[in-house]
Amino acid sequence: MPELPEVEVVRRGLERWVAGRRVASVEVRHPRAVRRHTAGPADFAGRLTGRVLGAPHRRGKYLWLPLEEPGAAPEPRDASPGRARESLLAHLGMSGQLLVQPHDAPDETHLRVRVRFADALGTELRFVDQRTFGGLSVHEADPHDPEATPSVVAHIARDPMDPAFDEDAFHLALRRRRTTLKRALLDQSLISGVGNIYADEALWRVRMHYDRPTATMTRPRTAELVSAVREVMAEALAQGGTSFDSLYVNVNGESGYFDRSLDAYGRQDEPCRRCGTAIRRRPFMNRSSYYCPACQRPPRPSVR
DNA sequence: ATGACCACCTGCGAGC
DNA sequence: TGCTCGCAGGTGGTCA
Repeated sequence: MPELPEVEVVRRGLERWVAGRRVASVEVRHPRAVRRHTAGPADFAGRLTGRVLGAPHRRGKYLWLPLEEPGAAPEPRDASPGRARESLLAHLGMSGQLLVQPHDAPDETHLRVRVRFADALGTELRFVDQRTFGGLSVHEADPHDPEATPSVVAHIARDPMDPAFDEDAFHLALRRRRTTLKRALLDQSLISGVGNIYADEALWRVRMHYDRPTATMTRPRTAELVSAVREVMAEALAQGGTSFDSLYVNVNGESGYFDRSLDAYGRQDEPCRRCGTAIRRRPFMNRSSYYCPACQRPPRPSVR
């Protein structure tokens, strides 16, 4: 369940149902699901076993849970310098799910990793992923970082819901780049958390064409765009995210219903909710862009 | 250094 | 019925 709102729904589920629990055992049922853990599945399981999962954090579409020492107070403020902290990192890819399931729930077809806990709550954490583009891994983090951000997340920009998101820097990056608006929105090193759905939705809201050169953006237009991204994501989050099918669910297996509120994505040939013109679908980077040809005028060819 | 493409997977619906 | 094709909420590595 890929974009920021869907990942945030999962983060909140983990915070409620998983944080503070001690890992009793880890079963890796498909090594590909743990491929980003370069030391291998056995090392992955070994690093988790006996540790307490801390409060989950998220940046863009990545989420992670700091690993606390057995018996240690969560997030100790006097972490001894030099002693690296570790976090369990998760990315859901295109089809990943993190589910909290009763022990006796039948194994899902694409169950990849199972985490059992040393408590009597009767539930376990499962990573289920049909296409295995997502995965889990354990990484070291800066011992002074209270969020224990894994070092491999460093290249991911702050997301627009993050108070530390720097709109000015984002605008300057757009001006500097020789690319187009939607490519930039999907570039997780410029702004994170935006995927194909919310890029199209935000562009529709501000009536901008996906192929507009980023260098033509003015400060007010960038501000408008970022606001639209924030608004569409906040609305989606309030509805539990977007799901067209059972692949995109929260930790309890429930779907969000923002798909009913989509204005552009997936609405090929349906009338634009603003002007009635048929929404168009165009191939774009091996996927699709949906837009209103009347509201979102293509950039003038002379502009470069 | 920056930008564009393609591979990595599995499953589903449409069309023949 | 069953095949092939196109398509799917993402992200790297690689090439120019």
